Parts: sequence; structure tokens; C-alpha cells
Amino acid sequence: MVKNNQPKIIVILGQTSAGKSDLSVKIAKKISGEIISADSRQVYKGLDIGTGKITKKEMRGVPHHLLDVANPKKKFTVVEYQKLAISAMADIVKRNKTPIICGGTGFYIDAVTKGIIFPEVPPNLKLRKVLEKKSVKELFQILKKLDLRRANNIDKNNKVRLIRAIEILKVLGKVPVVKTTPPPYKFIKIGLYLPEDLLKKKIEKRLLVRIRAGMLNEAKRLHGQGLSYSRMEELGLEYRFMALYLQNKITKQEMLKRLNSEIYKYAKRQITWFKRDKDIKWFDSSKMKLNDIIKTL
RNA sequence: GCGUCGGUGGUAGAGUGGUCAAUUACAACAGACUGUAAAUCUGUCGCCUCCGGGCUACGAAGGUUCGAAUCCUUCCCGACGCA
Repeated sequence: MVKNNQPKIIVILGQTSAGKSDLSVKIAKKISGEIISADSRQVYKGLDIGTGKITKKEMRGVPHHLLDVANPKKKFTVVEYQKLAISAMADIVKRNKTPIICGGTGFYIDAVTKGIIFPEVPPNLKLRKVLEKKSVKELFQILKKLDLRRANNIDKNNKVRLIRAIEILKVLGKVPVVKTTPPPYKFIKIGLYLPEDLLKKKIEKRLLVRIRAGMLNEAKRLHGQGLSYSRMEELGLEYRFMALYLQNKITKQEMLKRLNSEIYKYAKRQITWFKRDKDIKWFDSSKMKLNDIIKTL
């Protein structure tokens, strides 16, 4: 299949703290692009310092999409992201600019670049609440009775997945097999990573910078505006451990220590995800030159 | 110097005669992932292995015992107490 006439879309992905935002802005400046964020936490309004959200100044006039599009009190999901990203891409292309997807949320990136078709079953909070009380064993038994095929390939210890599978079953009768229909674009994927030792140092340094920038005040303010601590814990990493600290469940030192190690683990999980995608061209962020990357585009 | 308590795998810390290569937690490493994805979940984690098992291990050296991380003796180290 010849796809050369398809509009080009650049994807900058990789580990947290590898310098994706910065690179994206530079590329956007060079080729007149617009950036679409692919970050599951930066979509939320008010989660700024803790997510390392790019500032107005750092944007250097380059338009950014899909930042601040959701209320942190409510759950935002891949499907919403997918819809918004697809229309953002279309819009940018229509204006003869190049979309640059930039972010570290692999699932979101795959949802739009591979065109994953999700079952038309929105979350059912009521049902989830009921199922939440059951054990994984019970949930697995329910699933097994309703859809053997899905039961056989599901991770039977993963409550979140079990609940979602049952949720789909209640509506569709069975869980559909996964399908994808790639959107009509040519995606060029650039992956950024850092060598282990540099990554660790960068994470530690960045955490201190965030603290100094008032990350804790941000968390306090969000809580003051009605963002519950349990919701903050669910948001993960910075927000999770700040919530624990602000509730006096851990000391400040524990918070910092655990954050450093959790963020590092997260960075590794990101790599595990992206490894599967053979289309990604990888660059060591500590050595790469802008021109080397521009050449591959 | 005397006395007491302790020395366990990368760390913390269980185990106090056999079912112990040693519970568990953390760290480390690998992986999964289809409407929570910064979430959620899984595996490995002394060495070797034809995956049956083999070998070396619980401060050191001896000893008791069919059998010791576990009991005894001496030594080394640490904490506390008395001098």
C-alpha cells in the first residue's frame, strides 16, 4: 500500500524527563508544526507543576493542544483522548501545519496512531462500585460464565481489567476481539531515552526543582478546591505521594525517597511499553542533535 | 575486665533441631496491558542445571546429633549495662 501522499505526523515519545517537550517545540519551530500532548495527566486543569506541564513561555508561541481539557475531579479516558486527538490532527492538517504528538502515555499514543477500536461501552460507575467489592476470584468466575474466550486470555489477578470486561459483557453479551483501523496519516515515531544513571539523576534533580517551584502548594490548592486526597492518590506519582504526605501518612523525606524510586520505575514501564513498537526510531537524549532528528523526518 | 542481648541472603527483618535456599517487605531485573494507563497486574530474584536435581550457604572455627540457621564450646564483631 502506497501511503506517501498521506499527511505526515510526527510523534515524540519516550521516558519521562527525557526532554520530549523541549524537542517538540524545537521541531515545531523548524517545520511549522503544532503540538498535541499525549499525556494522561497533563490533560487535567490545574495539575501543572506536578506533571511538569509546559509553561506559556516554554511554548515559544507554538500552539499546544490537549492540555487542560479535563477536570481532575472526573476521570478522563483514552477514548475521550482519542476523539480529541483525532479532531486536533485533522484540524492542524487542514491548516497545512504538521501535527506533532508529544508525550509519554503509550496507551494514548497507540490509541490514536494505531487506531484502536474500543467497544462502545462507556464506564458504568454504579456497576463498578458493586463489582469493586468482590474479590478477583469471584470476578473471574463471573467472567468465566459469561465469556470463556475473554476469561482465557485475561489477567485473572487484575481487578481493573476484570471489572471492565464484565462491564462490556453486560452491554454487548461478549467482549469483542480487538480491532484497529489506522488513521490516514503517516506517523513518524521518535523515541527519547536516557541512560540509566543520567535518568536517575535527572529524576532526582527535577523533583527538587518541582518542590521549589511550589508543587506542594499546588497540591494544597487543588485539595482546597475540592480535589479529594483519594482522587489525588489515584492520579499517581507526584500527586499520590503528596496526598499521602499532606495527610500525614508519610514524612516529607519518605515522600521524596519513594517518589524518586516510583518515578524511575514508571520510566522503565514506559520503555517496556514502547519496546513493542518496532517503528520507533530511538535516540539517546543526552547525545542527540536536533539535526540528526530533523534528517529522519 | 565482667554481665546481658544480638550477628540471617543487596537492605530491613522472620525463623530457634528435620517439611529451610530459608516467611515477608523493600530494592533490583524482566514482562503484561484495548474506555482508571503516572493507573492496574504478573514473573524472576545464592550458584550450576540435560529442570529430575546438584552444590555452597544463616559472623568464624570446632563439637553434640541419623539430621543444626536453630543446641554446646571457644574466638571475632556490635549495642547496652556494671566496673
